[in-house]
Amino acid sequence: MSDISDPPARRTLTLRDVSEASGVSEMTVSRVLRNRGDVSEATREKVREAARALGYVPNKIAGALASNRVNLVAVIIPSMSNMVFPEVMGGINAQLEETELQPVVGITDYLPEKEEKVLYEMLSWRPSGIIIAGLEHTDAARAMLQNSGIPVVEIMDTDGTPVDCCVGISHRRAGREMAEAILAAGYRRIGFMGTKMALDHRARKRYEGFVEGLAKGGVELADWEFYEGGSALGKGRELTAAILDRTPDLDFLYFSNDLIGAGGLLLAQERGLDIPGRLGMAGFNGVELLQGLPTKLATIDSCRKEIGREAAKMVMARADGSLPAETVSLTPSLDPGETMRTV
Amino acid sequence: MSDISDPPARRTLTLRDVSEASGVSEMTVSRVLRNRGDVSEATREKVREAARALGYVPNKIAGALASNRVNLVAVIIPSMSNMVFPEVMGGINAQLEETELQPVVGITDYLPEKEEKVLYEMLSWRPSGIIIAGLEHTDAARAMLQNSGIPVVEIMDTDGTPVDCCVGISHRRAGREMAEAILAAGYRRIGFMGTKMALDHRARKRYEGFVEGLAKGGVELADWEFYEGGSALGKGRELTAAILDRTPDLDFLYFSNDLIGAGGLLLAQERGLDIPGRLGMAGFNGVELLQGLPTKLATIDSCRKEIGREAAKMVMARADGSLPAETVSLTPSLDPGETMRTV
DNA sequence: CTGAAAGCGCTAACAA
DNA sequence: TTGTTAGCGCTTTCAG
Repeated sequence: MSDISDPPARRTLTLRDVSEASGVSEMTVSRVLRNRGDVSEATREKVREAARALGYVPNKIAGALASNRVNLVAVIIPSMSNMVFPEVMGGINAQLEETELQPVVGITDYLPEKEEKVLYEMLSWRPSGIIIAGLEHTDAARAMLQNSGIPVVEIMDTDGTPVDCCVGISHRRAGREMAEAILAAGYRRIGFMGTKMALDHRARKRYEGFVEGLAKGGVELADWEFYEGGSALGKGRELTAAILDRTPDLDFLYFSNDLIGAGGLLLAQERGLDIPGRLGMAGFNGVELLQGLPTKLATIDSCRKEIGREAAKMVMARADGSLPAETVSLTPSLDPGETMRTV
Repeated sequence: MSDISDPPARRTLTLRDVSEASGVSEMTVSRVLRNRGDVSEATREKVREAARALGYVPNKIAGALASNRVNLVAVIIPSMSNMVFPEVMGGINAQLEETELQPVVGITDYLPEKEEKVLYEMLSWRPSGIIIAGLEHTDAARAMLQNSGIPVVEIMDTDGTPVDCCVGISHRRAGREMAEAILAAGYRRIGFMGTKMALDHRARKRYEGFVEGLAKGGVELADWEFYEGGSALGKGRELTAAILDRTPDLDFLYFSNDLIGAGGLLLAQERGLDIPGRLGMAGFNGVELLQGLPTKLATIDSCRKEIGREAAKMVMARADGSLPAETVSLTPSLDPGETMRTV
């Protein structure tokens, strides 16, 4: 049985509570708490004191509904365990740091249907902008992006047609350039290792660009090996062991990313192969993590942090109308490391 | 001048638009779109068709305000570039996958004031629960957590007093166990390498537990080396070179994490040291990434994924009142790898 | 099974 | 400088 001295059921506090506690109108309390409009220092102090004493936390849901403003930027990426995307996030965060805007992340696991779902979910919170990885989306997703009426920035990839703005690198070109560099260094029996990439469009484009680059030099892939599941050093070892056993005369191995590349490199060194003389190797991404391995793997930088920063800038610029739709294609540099003969 | 045929200024669509397009009341449209209550299949179809045709995306802001329900779980972690936290996120995601709940991440960069700010920001969206790393928070942050009226789960660490629920491992004990194992294996001249950890409480606790474990065996740290900045292979090399040059008779190196440990291991091997005979080494975390290095580093697993999963479960259970406040301390296992003598 | 009315907590716009 | 009045777009509640 309820006693008269029972504490009232705990509600979360509202502006009204602060208003009553401070003897100031709700509107003015709202002004103080948002630093909007002119309020005398005296009332400011009263209000702040009351809010602090009560432990009032404003309700952004109500605020957003009333003001039609949401200081959230939706960021939709395939994965968080990929080393690449956390760094992109780092760039976005850094750029948004001094802003009102806050990133909110959604993960797609490289699945188009999941991307569509996550996008729908995010849009239903009416964010101020969207940063989304890749240029390939379902028709429904494209339609949502187009109709959202908010800035959309597609990132990572520039090989395709963006909905609105876009910043990234050309993976096709990165593949091609690596092929050209390899041929220029005199390698001819070339093997490729990468993911089964039906849904990883950027990996696919690098692969296509690579094959195309070789073809222009009159060379065909001598062997290849695809894998599924997390990219890691161990995978690289396995794949490399397999491909070298099958095709021992390969003189170059191109890996779809630095991590499996590093695994392959370690294996090749254990086998005592002369690198880069007898066998050259290269990866992709330019991940810093691996600085510190005995030998530095050749790679092409994927400009992750810069992409993040630039994307955040574009969202902001586009939001205040100071930017037309545009595509920014960054130019990654090839670092031959110590695993490619120099020309 | 505005022509009569100008398209109307684009508003985002509302329930009312769908209602008008389908000739069904707003209320019924709402029911259909949320699968609530009984609605005849005929009207269902009409409504869904209209919504799809218009490209209607519900406004969760309004929905949340009206229903006082937000299917968001705030996740507050120190960093995304640490390998550890993406894996925790993976666990949380996996567990929340089949639920209505969606995680929203906030990053603190290990800064207490930033944690406070991020928490405030998150709470203002009235999430259904909070998962937050660590047990150390500012007084204000603790107060907010306590007064939030929603499930709070503190994760990673169990050495301390949680606000509500808690799941993690005892880092102090992990440090102590490693010390005991090292002493049991007969090592005596022991060096430590880790971060300058004023704000990384878990690293500090491991260190303290380690020193304490040695002390119980009558051994003191022979040398130590602290660093700042990202943990990476390169850092591990540098530190290890420095400490070995300064104190060449060390017979064991304990690293604050696997990554710098791996760097140290590579360096020690290059120097031709006999491992684990002449020199033993160990890290912490049990990161999979490194499987594939020539030698497997001794480590203690930090149970990241399981922590994430368990935390998500606890939030849900706590939300429907089916769980009292509790602390779950997982028991990580020590893997001696190939860098510790076996007893 | 369907609809009408009232309000969620806040802020825009105006009035004093 | 401060207060008042209407909603924001949805869901709850209650009445058909």
